[in-house]
Amino acid sequence: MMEKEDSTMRKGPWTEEEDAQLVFYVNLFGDRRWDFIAKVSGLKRTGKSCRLRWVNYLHPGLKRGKMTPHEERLVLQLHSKWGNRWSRIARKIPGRTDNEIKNYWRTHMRKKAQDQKKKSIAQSSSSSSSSSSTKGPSFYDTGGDNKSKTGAEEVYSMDEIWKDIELCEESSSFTPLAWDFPTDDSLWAVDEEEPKMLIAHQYDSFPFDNHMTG
DNA sequence: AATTTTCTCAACCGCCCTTGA
DNA sequence: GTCAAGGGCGGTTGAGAAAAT
Repeated sequence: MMEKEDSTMRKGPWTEEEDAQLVFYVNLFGDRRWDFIAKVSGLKRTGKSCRLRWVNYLHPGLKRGKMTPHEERLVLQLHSKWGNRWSRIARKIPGRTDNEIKNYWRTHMRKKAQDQKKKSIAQSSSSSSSSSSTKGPSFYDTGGDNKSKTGAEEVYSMDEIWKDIELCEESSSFTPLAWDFPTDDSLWAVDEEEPKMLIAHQYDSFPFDNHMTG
């Protein structure tokens, strides 16, 4: 918490040298003691910054490039279960980071919301029974505080998007399950220790409990 | 071809949780 | 039991790239 963040601390994009230096020291000391690594490496970065760089960019298990359709469906499915619990979702998708999934969600769900909005406008213009516009939570968040900034998302409720998605999935033999993935890398290993009671508490009837806990 | 708008994604911020003294 | 430090997470920002006009 009280990291030495004096004026000499660097911010902004990482250089190749910094990356190489960080990789070297993480290989040396492991990817846990970030504050320590930040200090001994000589990088003028905070421990947090080092950790973020490693987790989101330098970790060898990371996949690069576009999400596969399988992964996309997985994100949708898991988000419908867990909401904006990005790190938890990421743990179920090997090689993808919470940041990546978060960004994906923002951009692609915004698009989806806009498409849906267009659809609903087209429909409501023919039959004046508008239903969703101007109410409901932000497209971006199924549960948290609604802090949407852009305009488009303010007019289409997330609930309705999900209804649509569910309809699509029902009609298209949808079977991607996170636990089908091999969890090859420790970073992406399923958090089996995930407190079952907590899940049960948060989601009264969690349908995948058997799978989740072995 | 130039300008404007939109999209993408790396990185930061602030809060909360965990851990250890 | 308390407190401080470190780590983790979700939300947000901003620069550069791509697309549209």
